[in-house]
Amino acid sequence: MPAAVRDSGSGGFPPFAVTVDIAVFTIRDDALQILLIERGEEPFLGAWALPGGFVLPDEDLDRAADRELEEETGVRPGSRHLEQLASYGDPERDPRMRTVTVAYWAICSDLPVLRGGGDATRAGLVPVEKIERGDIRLAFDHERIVRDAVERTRAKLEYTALAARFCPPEFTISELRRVFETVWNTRLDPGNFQRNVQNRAAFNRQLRLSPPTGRGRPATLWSVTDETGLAKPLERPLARRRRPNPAAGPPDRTVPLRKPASPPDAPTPEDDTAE
Amino acid sequence: MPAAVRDSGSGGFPPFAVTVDIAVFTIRDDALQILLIERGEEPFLGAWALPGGFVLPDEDLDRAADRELEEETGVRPGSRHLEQLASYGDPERDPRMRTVTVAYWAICSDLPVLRGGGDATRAGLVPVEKIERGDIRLAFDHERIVRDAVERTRAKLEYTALAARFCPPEFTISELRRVFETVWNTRLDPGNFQRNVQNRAAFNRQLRLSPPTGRGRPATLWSVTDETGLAKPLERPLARRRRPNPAAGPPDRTVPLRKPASPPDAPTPEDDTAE
DNA sequence: ACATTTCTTGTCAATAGGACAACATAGCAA
DNA sequence: TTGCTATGTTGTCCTATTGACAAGAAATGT
Repeated sequence: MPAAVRDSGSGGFPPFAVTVDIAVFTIRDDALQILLIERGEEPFLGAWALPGGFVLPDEDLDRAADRELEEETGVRPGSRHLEQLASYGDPERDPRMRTVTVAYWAICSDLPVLRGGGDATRAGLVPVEKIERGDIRLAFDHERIVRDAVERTRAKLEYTALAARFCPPEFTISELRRVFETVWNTRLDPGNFQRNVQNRAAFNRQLRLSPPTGRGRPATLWSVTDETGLAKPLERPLARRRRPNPAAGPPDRTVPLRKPASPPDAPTPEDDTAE
Repeated sequence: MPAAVRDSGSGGFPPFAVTVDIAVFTIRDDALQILLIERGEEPFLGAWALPGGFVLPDEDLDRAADRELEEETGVRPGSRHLEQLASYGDPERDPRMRTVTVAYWAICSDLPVLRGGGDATRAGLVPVEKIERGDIRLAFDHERIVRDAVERTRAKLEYTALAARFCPPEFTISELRRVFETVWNTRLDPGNFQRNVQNRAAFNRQLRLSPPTGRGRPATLWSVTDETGLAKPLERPLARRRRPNPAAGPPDRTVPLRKPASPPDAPTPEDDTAE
């Protein structure tokens, strides 16, 4: 029976709609945030959803994700990381038709202007913590996708240099450490982290110093050694503590990082927008 | 423009055929081998391809992969590992129509009877080394999928207990070590590997001893602690050498492992079948 | 009995990582 | 100017892990 289906030739196959959905992460206000779009139509009218859309008839999957990310965020391809996550094809995932979505995830160091898709949809950044707590209801199976994407992001920080993608091209070790602390929701020893970064060939010490932040000693600027090999495995992973960390827990920040002011053109969805 | 496409409602989306393709790995004759199907029709008539087929209209992706694997191999779900790998959707990947395939990869400890899809197709095991060398030409973009699946398999051995999926439910540490050596194509120190397995909570020492193999001291049997958590990350990875191993290189085996005789019902494709 | 093979344990040095101290260098306040 | 505080940076100590390798244990074959 399935052999007959498989061999039915160019006609007679079950038609699917294929979409890409992208989980775009950034760090803002000392929190890991994800870009969401407010839906302007049924189903899930008014609910928040991942940016995405149909794959065009002559388009590769990667190119479709690239295009959607460009449309939604306008970030230049050089300053971000985008890779495939997984595909989701539950028959009930879209009540309108049979769809399969190829989910992608991305890291952006900064989201310039959050414009919607051009129509009435709004875009905004949401702390992933709200989604993990269930405070925000997402359309379709997007909560599942977001959870998988967050897990993938946390895992990839361990064995790649992708954490640097959350930072500007030149960054201090403290900024990089705060990326790990924010994404992993933990505390890292500054001295040990310093030693770790210095010992990885993936990171390069620069000569310049960071602009003074107003407090404390200025820091040396660092950059990644191989801009194109950020996603390749490190020679040795940066261990995430699995055993309970005595000094763990969410780091409390009293001082904002660089670029402290959020641009006013980035509306942030509040709790009342969901539900 | 794309917003209009995205919002076109239940009609008017570009129709895709969605398939699943599965890279099934096993170890036979001290080599990592993959299950392939000989195509019985155009395109790529006579070429080897991954087993797979269309996703049915009311079928989840995982279920489709499950069904195809069951049809092609007949292995019971308890003694294998199956998980999604990635999706491939190059517009030119199938000359007949626009397809997206959701690739899966699987580990089977033993493939009982290799039956084809029911029609004239044949099935067989091929050493992945032949594919990596380019000795065997695969249909569609299946060579790329196989390479990605092999890389995923090698990586997952590092930080999960999935290597045990290549073994029977109870195995000796030497058998497990030979799995690593075969998949990674390297040599591991028996003493150090022994210590590593003993120190991981994922593995359990059994009381019985292995049946004597004819040579050497009998070995203690081991099993996995959590049968369902094989794919979960180990508390500490089993490091694969990235630096050049002085004693590395393909291990030369003079003595076959357990179950040395291949069943005669498993035809093995030779070099002349390709090209 | 002895060699051979394989399993298993032990030893030693090198390295990596966590806890933590100490020093360096900035702004700021008295 | 002189602290004081905050942060960056280096160093120290201890422990755990790992690689290289030796040695013992338990089987078979000559």
